[in-house]
Amino acid sequence: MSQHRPTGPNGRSGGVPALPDLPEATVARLPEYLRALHNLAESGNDTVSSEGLATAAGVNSAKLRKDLSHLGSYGTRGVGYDVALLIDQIEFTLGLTQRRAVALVGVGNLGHALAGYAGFASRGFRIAALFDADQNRVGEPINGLNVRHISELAAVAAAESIAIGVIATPAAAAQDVADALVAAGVTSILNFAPCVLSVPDGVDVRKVDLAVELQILSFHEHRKSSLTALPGGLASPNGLVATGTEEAVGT
Amino acid sequence: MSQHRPTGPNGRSGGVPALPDLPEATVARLPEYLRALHNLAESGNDTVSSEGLATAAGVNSAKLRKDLSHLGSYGTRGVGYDVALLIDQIEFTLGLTQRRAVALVGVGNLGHALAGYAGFASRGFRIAALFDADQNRVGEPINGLNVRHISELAAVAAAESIAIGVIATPAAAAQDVADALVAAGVTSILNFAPCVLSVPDGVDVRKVDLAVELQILSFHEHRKSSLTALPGGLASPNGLVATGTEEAVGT
DNA sequence: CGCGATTTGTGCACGAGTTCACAAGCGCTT
DNA sequence: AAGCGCTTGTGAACTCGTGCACAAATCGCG
Repeated sequence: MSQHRPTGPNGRSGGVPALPDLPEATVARLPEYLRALHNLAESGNDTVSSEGLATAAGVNSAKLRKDLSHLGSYGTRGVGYDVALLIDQIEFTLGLTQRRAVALVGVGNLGHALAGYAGFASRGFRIAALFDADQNRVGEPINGLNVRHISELAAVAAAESIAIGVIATPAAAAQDVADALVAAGVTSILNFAPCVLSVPDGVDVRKVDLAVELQILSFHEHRKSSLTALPGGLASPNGLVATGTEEAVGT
Repeated sequence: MSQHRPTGPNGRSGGVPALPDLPEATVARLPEYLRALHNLAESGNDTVSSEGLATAAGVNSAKLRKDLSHLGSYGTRGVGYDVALLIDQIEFTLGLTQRRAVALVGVGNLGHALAGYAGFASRGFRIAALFDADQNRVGEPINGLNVRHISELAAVAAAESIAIGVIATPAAAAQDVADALVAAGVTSILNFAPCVLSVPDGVDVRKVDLAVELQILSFHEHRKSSLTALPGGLASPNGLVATGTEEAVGT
């Protein structure tokens, strides 16, 4: 997904351990902790134990403690973590102290929804510009922004200091869009198109494929329903045999 | 994310290892292989080498071969894999031989887009029903389906043999919806709401949080910008491919 | 009919990530 | 001020996933 630097020439450690090469798995969980912490703060909690935060975030408490320890944690033994302090810590680590500008390319079905998704705004991001290749859509106002033509990408990206791009186009157009984004100075891409992007080193790509998620669930469904019929032993000759209409789930 | 059975009472191994307990990481990649294979098939390829398929899917060829070997692969040494056969194999493994019915709950901003997302239909799923708690939306036609009130969920799920549910509601409502889905016999849930769901054993939950993806990218952005004044040059270990206009990275 | 080119399947070593279990540290109580 | 209960931080074992490297197998060709 994202290529990261192999050797971490550890950044100078001053008073605060600035960027101590977090494990990728930890990074992926930090946003979840952050969300849980915001909830706790709103509920009036000043401190929280690792156990409490762990359940709120849906993880194991040992894992949480190790994760937090990686960023030079500020917990107090016998007490727990200061919620407000931890929020600041994590937001700093994730680079959310500044509100980051995002360019969204492709305002079709999905892109339209993303443009209006409140979750981005409330969690540190600002959709700074919308782009599409379809001239018919250019000018269309969405959520207070006018759709621009993709040819304007470079100019707008520079003007707005956009470093993150979101691709919500059909797969066929995605690679071209990615190239354009990179050329415009974007160094992080969130790709919703079902295809593999190739980008230069130094550019991070994360992919979200909605159908893939369902397919993974389908696998588990398939396994579950096959297990119910296991004792009898289904003799599947060559593996290609269709499973008929066994569903057998909830009745 | 998804709780799976700890002990795999391995199905009797007859001609084909029916469900030989695939590693979760492998399962997560199979859909990607499948997509790549469909592309290849459309391009008129009859066979493909592990190397070719691996690049098309954006992974390492050794990893791909190991993944395929787990499902009792049908490759031919010296030649490669038969594309059509492999498609059948993977679709069978993922349980996609039947078109699975999906219930979508929450037709707000995001849910509306998901309801119209063509990617679901084209990749093995059928959105069988739309639900919302807002009476004002009930009856609204979306993409050929009428929105129903959530109270009808159990009845419809039973009638349509729905085993997979998608939650696209605000976080505050998500747990209640999850409970309702489980009560209606749903055993797999795809959750777009930014919150942790608790479900009984045997129910699989996968979560997609769009803001989290951006926050992870933000972390890398943050790190990159802090590293600009770094001493050493950056070596690329394996790297994916570097195509198109490389530029704008380090500058 | 045998040989070489090619590609799969996999044993093995390595690295990343997870979990356990416990010592160290903190505050509250007495 | 000392003890006690609670919680963090972390060393160490372990599991899981990855990547290399090579033997086994197949096809095409001479």
